Amino acid sequence: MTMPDETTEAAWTKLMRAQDRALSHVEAALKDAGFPPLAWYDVLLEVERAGKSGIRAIDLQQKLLLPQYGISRLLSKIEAAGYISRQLSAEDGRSQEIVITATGRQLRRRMWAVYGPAIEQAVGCKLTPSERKTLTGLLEKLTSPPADT
Amino acid sequence: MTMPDETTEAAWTKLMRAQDRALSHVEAALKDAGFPPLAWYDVLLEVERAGKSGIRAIDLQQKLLLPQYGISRLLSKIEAAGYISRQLSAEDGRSQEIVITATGRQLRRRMWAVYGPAIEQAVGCKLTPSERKTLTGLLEKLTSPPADT
DNA sequence: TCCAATTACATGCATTTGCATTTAAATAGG
DNA sequence: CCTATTTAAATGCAAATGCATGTAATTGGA
Repeated sequence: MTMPDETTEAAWTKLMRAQDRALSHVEAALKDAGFPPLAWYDVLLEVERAGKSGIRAIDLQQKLLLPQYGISRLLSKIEAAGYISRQLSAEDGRSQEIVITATGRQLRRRMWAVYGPAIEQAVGCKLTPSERKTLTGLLEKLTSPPADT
Repeated sequence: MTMPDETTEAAWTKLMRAQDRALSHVEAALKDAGFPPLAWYDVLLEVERAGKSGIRAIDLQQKLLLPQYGISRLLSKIEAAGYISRQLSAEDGRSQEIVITATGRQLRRRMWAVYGPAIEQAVGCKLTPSERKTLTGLLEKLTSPPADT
């Protein structure tokens, strides 16, 4: 019920602005290079990491913090584009095992060639290594479970 | 062209996650309380600050970092709801002076009673005052003009 | 003064998102 | 074994968003 003081307001505002700037920069870089949105990269990375056995949609959902229908539709598009394949799970008939294709792996690698430098521009070169560590630590604290009510 | 190191990747990732968490928390708090989205608050605050003389749509656009059509439509909705009024500018026939209404002021105040505590929960109580200042300073650096190309 | 370029804002159309619901499979309880 | 509940995923529909373009007013030359 307490109201935020000025330092809290300032941190909140800067957090919103800084993230917006950084994300816009990265999304624009990908788009300019003719690539799909960042969300595709995130999916491809997780699916690639999952390896041959694949990963279930619901596990992706939790890793990527997207709503269920968001993942469902995102996977449809990426599959239609040929970068992943969905195969029914043998163990659970409701699930699907998502696996990356060869062109999917290739796309992820090519996207990284744009994504990586974009992160470097948006975040890396603005801070010293020790500042980056401090920032990461502070942001980590923010991500801790929310105090309820 | 350089690739980000681990500290940069970590800072990038945490920035995306922390902002998403904090924003989701605040938006949910507003929605739960039956209020319109945060963007309405931002508009009302700026318009209220502009006072009797009002503020032009394009100036709002720059303060809020929204696309031109976004502001245009947002203002239409807020006006339809009776919280602002748009009046043609005397000096420039293309512009409009946007002014807050009495109920608009009231709505902003009532929203703050939810928004404020939500910020406090999402940011304030997770960090000490000195941590908040450090965070704000680091985020400020990130917002500096992007290194081109 | 006249016309081209620019500026402020609105909007049609396609895509995306959010929400609620549906389908189908697995699990739990009797 | 049979039904009720839960879980994984898909989807219809309405609202929001992005993009390109349109309209009208202003500015800036020649």
